[in-house]
Amino acid sequence: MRPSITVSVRTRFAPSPTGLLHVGGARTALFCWLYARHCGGSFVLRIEDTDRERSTEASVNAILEGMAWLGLDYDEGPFYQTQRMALYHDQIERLLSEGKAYRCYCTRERIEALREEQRAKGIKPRYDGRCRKLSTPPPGAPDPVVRFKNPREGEVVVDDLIRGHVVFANAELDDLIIARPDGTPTYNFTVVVDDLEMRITHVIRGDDHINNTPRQINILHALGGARPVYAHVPMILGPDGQRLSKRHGAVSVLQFRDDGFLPEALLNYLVRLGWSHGDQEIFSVSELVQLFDIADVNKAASVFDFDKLLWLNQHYIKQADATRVAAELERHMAQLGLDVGDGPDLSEVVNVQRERAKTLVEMVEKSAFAFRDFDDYEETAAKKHLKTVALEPLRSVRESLDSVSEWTPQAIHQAVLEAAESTGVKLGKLAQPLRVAVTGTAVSPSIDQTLWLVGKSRALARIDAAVAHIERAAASA
RNA sequence: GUCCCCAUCGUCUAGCCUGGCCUAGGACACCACCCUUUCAAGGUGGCGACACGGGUUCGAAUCCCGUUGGGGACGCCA
Repeated sequence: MRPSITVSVRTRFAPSPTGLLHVGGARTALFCWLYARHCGGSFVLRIEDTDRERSTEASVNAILEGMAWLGLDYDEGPFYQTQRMALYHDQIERLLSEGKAYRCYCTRERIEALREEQRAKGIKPRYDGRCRKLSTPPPGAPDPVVRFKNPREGEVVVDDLIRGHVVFANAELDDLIIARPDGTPTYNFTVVVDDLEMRITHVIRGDDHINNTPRQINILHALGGARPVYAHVPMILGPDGQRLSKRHGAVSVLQFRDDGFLPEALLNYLVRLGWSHGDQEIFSVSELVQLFDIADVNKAASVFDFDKLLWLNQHYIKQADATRVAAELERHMAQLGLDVGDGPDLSEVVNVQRERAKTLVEMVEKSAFAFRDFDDYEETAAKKHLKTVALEPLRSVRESLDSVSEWTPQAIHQAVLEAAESTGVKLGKLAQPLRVAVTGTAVSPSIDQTLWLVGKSRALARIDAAVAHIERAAASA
């Protein structure tokens, strides 16, 4: 008996470094990564930077940083296509010498005019193959491009893991350019050479590439390679049903980080866009690795729902380890100009605020009162709560708070309760003025926790200030 | 225009392959109520969809055809 050879799965993510890592690309990368991990295979990262005009190092870094933040680690790469030029040249020469590709001397002007004409006639713009049978270059011709000799008849059948059975007529295709006049190869060619050379078994990529697939398969055959399995992932759209772009707001993965999202929340959100496992909404990464299968991905495009992402983010903020969230919080503290050393321990802030914030940025904003004094009371809050009736309760609570020796939420709670009792007001009548006094606003965590975060000396000083504020207002009235 | 693809609540989706268990389930959002020292969080309930039209069938969200709508591709970009 022959031992069965198990070919291990190899997937790749192949972004072009012409911009940021946006959520669409990130989801594609996630699917590639998950599938490789699920199958115990390898995940390869390849940077498609053959367009030197538009590729930038900054984009490469943004992609790498984005993937690192999401935890999408790769087993091989990053490989840069610009460093593999010799490989492409060899293959182009080979196709040329085997008569599977040819030099084309048509000018851009002619091609453009041709396209124009075809469009006017209502047919698909395609190269007409004029140089296909040329044996010698026409006199005075410009440097030629190299075109692939695409089959004119027959069809290409793709059994896509997501789309199913898709058929393309070769007659719909044309002889695409695989090398520019300067010899540099183009996308459709480098992809095929690389996927072949890197022994990629599963090409998982965006839906916008489905029409490139038959061309690539034809090139692949010409090169004598074996086909990988294809899976075309549907697009992510904006709320208006149009392809997601900057004008829809945050689309860059790193922007989400800066806006206070946890990577696990983005990951969880992204994976549920087009994929599901029954009614389950919350998935840990290890669960995903176990459950994910590319064949379970939907065919239809989906709309990015920011609200659901917010919900997931809060879910993860609520259940994450406080010290870990605290560490993440630091960067946002700095961003808002708050001094971490000038207030309570950040993990205490997390514990108090995690049910009140959908993002880390929001959490920091809502906790600013614990790190620095505010300039003014919020007008409506002061008008409503800092009135003469509050004077007595505030003085009373100041006194009982002053006598608290151990500044804990429990002790503070007791002190506030006592003050309310001794002045004969309901807790609400005391808590709200106190809240405004201490935070400047009518909204904050429970009053004992709020006071606790503020700290004793600051709290007392702020109550004094509020009392003075009320007295001043009464005197001028 | 040509080719390719898609179509279940506002949104993400389950169900579709292998018709009956679907008077279509879950989640986000929204609304109401409960809890409550504010805001949240939590709890309970509500609103809300098989794009349309034809078939096939005893029976269709599920299979077939068409229509409509949407997306993608048609680069010396990737």
